[in-house]
Amino acid sequence: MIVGRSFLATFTNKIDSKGRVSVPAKFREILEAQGSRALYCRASFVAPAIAAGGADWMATLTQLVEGHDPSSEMHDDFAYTLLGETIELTFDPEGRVALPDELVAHAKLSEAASFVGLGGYFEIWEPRALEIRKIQARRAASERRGLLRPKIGGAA
Amino acid sequence: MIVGRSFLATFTNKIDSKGRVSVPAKFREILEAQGSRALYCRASFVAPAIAAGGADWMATLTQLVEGHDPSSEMHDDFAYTLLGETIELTFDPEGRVALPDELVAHAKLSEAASFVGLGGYFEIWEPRALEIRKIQARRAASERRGLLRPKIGGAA
DNA sequence: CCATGATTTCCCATGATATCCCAACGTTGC
DNA sequence: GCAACGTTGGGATATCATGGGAAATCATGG
Repeated sequence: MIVGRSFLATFTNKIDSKGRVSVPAKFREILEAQGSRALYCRASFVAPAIAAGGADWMATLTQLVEGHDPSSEMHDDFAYTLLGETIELTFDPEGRVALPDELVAHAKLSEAASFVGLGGYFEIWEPRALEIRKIQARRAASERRGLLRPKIGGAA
Repeated sequence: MIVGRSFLATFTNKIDSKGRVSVPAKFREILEAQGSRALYCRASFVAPAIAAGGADWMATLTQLVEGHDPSSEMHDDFAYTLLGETIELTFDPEGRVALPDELVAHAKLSEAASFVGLGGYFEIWEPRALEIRKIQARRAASERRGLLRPKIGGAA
């Protein structure tokens, strides 16, 4: 369950020649509210995107690891994946972060990056790839609009 | 639950002709925050790797030993293994340590070493061996993606 | 107790990288 | 139009990883 404010909407910013991007101010606000001076990032398992979040999100990752018996195989698998492959990025005074090459490659980023809020975390996409993904998601969601109607006002 | 900052991400550094490696600055920061001027190391039980940590990690090892009745066999077994086979390495002014031959042999290190953060401690691997282990870990974690999906971004 | 060789520790130099700082510009709202 | 804010750009600065020589330390045998 998401407690504080959640990451919403999509923002697109440029990536400069040094590999820096401004994290949207709206997102930075939420991160600061979590008391995290840093941004935690990892390659998405399923999408050509970077999953990112603040201290709260990192805490859930940590809990997933610690929720298993330390001597179990599953604990180690989660640890190598969720801890060993998640990096901590720090902000410059202007609110930018420098994305490491591996993550840039995974998300196929070049000139710009789109930040899409997904509640407790957000993702960083190549803008065009995100557009395509959104169109697909919209269509799929609309086919299931019956699931939304009873709960969401004016749905579908 | 981990209290202070935890070891995250993976860094790969060279081993020079004198057997020295730079411990990643991010990791050294955490060690210093623990007030440990030294690095504690031991051969991993399950992997061809070196397990390492700071004062906090060493404290947990010590507690494992002291948690048993001093007259019990278990106490001695733990003591010989956890205390008797853990060594204390000191940093040179540039933040490097010299890995002893036994540990180098155990982890089959040669030109470079990868430091993978695992929360309260980290491991030192032969870079290629770690890559293989990570791929396996990712696959295993992904098969249990049901555990991840609701919480992590782009999970599984 | 000293001499010796081997090892370790320190110190400095060097690129490469990352970080900071300052400035400019477009938007938005007053 | 002006002020505040967020984004963008680029030069200056600091930090980090790395390599190698010099000095100090240690273990050993005489």
